[in-house]
This record gives sequence, structure tokens and C-alpha cells, in this order.
Amino acid sequence: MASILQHAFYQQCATDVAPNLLGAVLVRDFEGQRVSGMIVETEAYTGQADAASHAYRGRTKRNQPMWEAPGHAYVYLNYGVHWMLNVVCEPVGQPAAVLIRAIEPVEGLDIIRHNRVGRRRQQWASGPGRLTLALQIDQHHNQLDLTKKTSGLWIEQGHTIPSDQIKQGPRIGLGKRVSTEWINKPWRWWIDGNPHVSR
DNA sequence: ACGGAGATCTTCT
DNA sequence: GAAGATCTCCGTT
Repeated sequence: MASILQHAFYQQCATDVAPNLLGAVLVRDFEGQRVSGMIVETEAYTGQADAASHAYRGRTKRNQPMWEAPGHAYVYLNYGVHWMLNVVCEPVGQPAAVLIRAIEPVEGLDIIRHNRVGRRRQQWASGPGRLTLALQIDQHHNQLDLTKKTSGLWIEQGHTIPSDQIKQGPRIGLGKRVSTEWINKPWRWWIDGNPHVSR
């Protein structure tokens, strides 16, 4: 049995947590059946100073979970269509989180195939909106504690990825309103060559 | 293979 | 009223 990542793991800067999450396994419990995938791509959103973060303009009803304790989920609807899964981190008491951008399906492939009917396997969970569809993650998971199995969603220790297989680059999809200083931060990490990384 | 538009919720101007 | 941490479909090459 792999161990579940505990609060201490998330109790550091999002820029440390994000690369450390690569190789870990995101697990969804479907009435006893495990549906899971290895995390292959993440993005860090740091404290309130980060112009690309939802926390930048202060607290709102939506981003409120970012002020929760580390290890909690921040799930929100983007473009009115896609659910995004974040894990809250704790850089010096600031609201910060890591966006899980892509996973490689590992367990419960029948369920994932059903959730992503008609799509090629490589597209089952290769994107933040896709992985939430694959694992059926939505508003019900917002603010849950991901260090507890009772949440039905947690993250387990997985493979250790050699540092030479970890690539790093600018975050994706940030708007023009964000200054280049923040757009250029290389705060997206992924496993080099993994086919389930988003494009 | 590639580009544009639609979907449709929350927040900000 | 517009834009956003996106994805899919449908048009044209």
C-alpha cells in the first residue's frame, strides 16, 4: 500500500510542491474501486503577489479555498465549462496552490474510458479539464482535505522522477492582463517525453 | 494539420 | 460587457 501524502508535504512553497508532485498518484475512490493516474504535469501559483493567481485580487467566494490549510483542494469552474483541480500549499502563510494539469491513467481504465468515451487514450487526462472529466472531479471535491481517504480523493507517493527527466517552462493560458514578469516565470513542470502531458 | 468559434460561470471594469 | 489557469467541434488546407 502506497502512503498518502500528508500535510507536511504540502507545507512548502508551491514552486517546491509542484515538481515534487510529478510521479505521485492521484487516486479517486468510486465506492471502493480505485481510479487513478500518475501526475505528469503541474503548475505553481504562488502567493498574493502572483499576478497570474486567482488570489492576486484578494479573497472572493470562488478562491476562498486557497486560504485553507495545505493539502486541501481548490476546485473551480473555468470558462463556465471545465473543472480545475488545485492543491493548496503554504508559502509563508500566503494563499497558494498547485494546478494539476495532466495525469497518466493507471487504474480503473474501464471507468476512465467510459468517462472519456470516443477519445483516444492519450487524450483521456492530458489537460486540466480532461483529467477532472476522467476522474469525475467537480464542485463536490472543492475544499476537501486530500490527505484523508474519506474525501474520496487523495494523492499517494508514487514514482521518484529523476531530475533530468523533469522539464520546466512558463505557465500556460495566462491572459494579456498579466505582466510579462509573471508570465515568464518558469512555474510549469512536466515529465519529459511523457505522452500524457498537455499540448 | 490547423484555425476559429462556441460553450456558459465567476469576477472585474 | 468582457475576459478567463480550456476543450471540442467543424470548417478549410
